[in-house]
Amino acid sequence: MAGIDENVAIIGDWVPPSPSPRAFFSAMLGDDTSLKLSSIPPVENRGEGLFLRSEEQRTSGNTSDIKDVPPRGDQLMKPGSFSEQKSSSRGGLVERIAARAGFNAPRLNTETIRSADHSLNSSDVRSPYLTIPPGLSPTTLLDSPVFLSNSLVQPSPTTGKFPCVPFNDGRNPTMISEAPDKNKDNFFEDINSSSFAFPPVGESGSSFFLGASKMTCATLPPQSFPNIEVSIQSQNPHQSQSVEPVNVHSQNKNSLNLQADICRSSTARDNGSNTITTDRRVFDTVGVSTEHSPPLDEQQQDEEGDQRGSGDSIGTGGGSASSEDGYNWRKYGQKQVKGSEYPRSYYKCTHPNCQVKKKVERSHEGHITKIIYRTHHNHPKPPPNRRSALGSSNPLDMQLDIPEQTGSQGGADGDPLWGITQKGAAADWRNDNIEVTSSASGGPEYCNPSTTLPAHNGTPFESGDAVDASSTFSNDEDEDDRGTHGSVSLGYDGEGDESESKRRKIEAYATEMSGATRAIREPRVVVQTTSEVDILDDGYRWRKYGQKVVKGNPNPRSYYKCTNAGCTVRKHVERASHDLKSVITTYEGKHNHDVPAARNSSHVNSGASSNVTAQAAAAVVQNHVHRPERSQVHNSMARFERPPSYGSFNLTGRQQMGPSHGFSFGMNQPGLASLAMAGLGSGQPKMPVLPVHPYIAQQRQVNGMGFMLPKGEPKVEPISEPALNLSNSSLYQQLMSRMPLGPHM
DNA sequence: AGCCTTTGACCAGCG
DNA sequence: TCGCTGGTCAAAGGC
Repeated sequence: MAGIDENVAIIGDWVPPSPSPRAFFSAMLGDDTSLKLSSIPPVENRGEGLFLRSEEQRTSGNTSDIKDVPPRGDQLMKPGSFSEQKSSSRGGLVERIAARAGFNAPRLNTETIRSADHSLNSSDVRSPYLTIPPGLSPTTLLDSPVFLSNSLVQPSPTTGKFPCVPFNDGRNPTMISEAPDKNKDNFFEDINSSSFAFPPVGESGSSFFLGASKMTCATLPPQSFPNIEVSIQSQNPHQSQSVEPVNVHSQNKNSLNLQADICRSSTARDNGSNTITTDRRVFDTVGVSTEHSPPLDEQQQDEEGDQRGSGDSIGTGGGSASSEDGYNWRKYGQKQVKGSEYPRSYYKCTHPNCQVKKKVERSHEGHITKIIYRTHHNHPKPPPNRRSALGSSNPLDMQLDIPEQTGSQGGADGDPLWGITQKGAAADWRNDNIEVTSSASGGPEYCNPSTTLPAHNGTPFESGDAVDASSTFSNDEDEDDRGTHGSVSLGYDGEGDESESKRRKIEAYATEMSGATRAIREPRVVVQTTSEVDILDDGYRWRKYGQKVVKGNPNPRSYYKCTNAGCTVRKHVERASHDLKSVITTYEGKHNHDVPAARNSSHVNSGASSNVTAQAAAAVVQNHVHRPERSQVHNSMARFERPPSYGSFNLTGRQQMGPSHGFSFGMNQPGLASLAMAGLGSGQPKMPVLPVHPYIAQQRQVNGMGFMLPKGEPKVEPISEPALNLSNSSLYQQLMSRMPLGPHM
């Protein structure tokens, strides 16, 4: 806001302070030249030479052609770095973008672009960001004089600041092409000469993505690049593409591995009649921050979604636009952040195992001014027919949707905050394995699925495999914990061998393809307790996402989701209609983590509570059911609903140590799901009997623990294990180990 | 029925 | 310790 150039996106909160764009380019182009860029003519010269070199030049990796580029700048600007491919069919790209997308003059935010000094190699060098309007691919931006002007200092005509060009409302197709400057004409001639076909706005994001995804870095040898985080920024939801953060993954701090980008750079898919073969320059995001640019397709689709969405109608309200990038997002907050002109909305990917978040800033008119992604999706886009999945209908999308490498997430995840642990992020990106994975997601995922992605180790990395690979990284926390990525396995599925991986892949797709069947897929456990308090604090962290009065019960039902990353467990809690003191909690989902550590002292007893409640649950289970033969149960997987007279875990508790001591049912074990699947249901007389540790019995008498079984409550049948040091998880493990397990439990 | 958005409040990090 | 700030939570209502 104040004191901030309008042309510069404010992402300082995400990015460490860094040299201005001017400084950045100055360093890249040479100090003497940087200043010249402030004027159009120099822009042309530089832009032409640096950004608009012929494809041959770019692809050749030969930078000798770059004119007036000082050695240092040359190094930084080696082909692919900011080169631009010009294809024969690329004519009027910018115009087309403007025409089709109707976006306003894109703004390139280079707030944090820093010098390309060799010091960049230093591990602690912080990477600058390039904030690119969602409506433009880096290529476009780079090709665009706007980019030059904006990033290099000049007010942009597209931003309404260019003195020679009337500000365009964002819908004028000629907005950019009308740049009066002769140099620009030349500039666009170059652009026009290139082959780039933009699909109609209505086309799938993949198409768009393709166009934007092709980068020229393919032929670039590993080299040092300035770390640049390219995020998105657009002023108009109509902008068609999304962010195309180009990520040049560095092998290490001293070099960048561009192999991952090869795919991107070479990405050129034939999407029906729409073949986009534009090149894209690669920016390095290594070490910039933990927030990795979203996959190209995602980003592009995001933009496209916005565009396709409702345009201005999107407005600031609603998050529809946010969900139109092909992924489903849940808005969980909005904030007016300092230094930002517009409110910032926070979104989370609604996919169970996906930790992707994004921050979107929209103008009051609904124009997206900035989009910043965190990590990558570790799952394919949901089918377009899904509720909010407005992603491309292009079948290629699914192909392209190679799950984003989540390994990179680890970097981000290492820190709960956005883009804080840049070191971790950098490490992730530098990691060889991650490199490959990242390629599959952060970069190569943009590639044609059929494209073989060169792994860093030289092993061809097939996109198809990328899915598996990514699936192995689905658990962010695991990633975080591991700190590495090559061998991260799913936290909930044990070993990640190939078959397993494929299986998960299939499941993932099945999940995606049948969201409506989740209720069927996921087991359900109904727990009823007679307590003064709801079953909220069961040791796990829940986020209430809704409340509803359902039929048959005047009492509202609250819906909760486990907040643990990757955990799909949900529950809803409601008072029993017949007994206001009875709280019915229905758990649903698969439980893949332990009870989180207490957040604060007030939660110190959470674990105990969980223990107690879990134990109670176990006790209840035992009390209300008898143990069926394992095989028996195994074959009778069925939805577990609260039976009218039995089958529910009926506990009579008493208010104990505060609100958190109602009835808790730890769900940290996958096996718990089996509890629900164990043929328990209103129509099923049998329930599994859980052997309960003696400790549970003790709990009956431990009022202090906040749990007390009512008189006549379940008898506890001691289990063989004598160990008493049960943690909530251990207890569950015991319980679950004795529960009939489904194939995946 | 389930999930979403809205929006004020809360929390934690930081200076 | 306090205030600021960004990020998240969560109640309520809408789709």
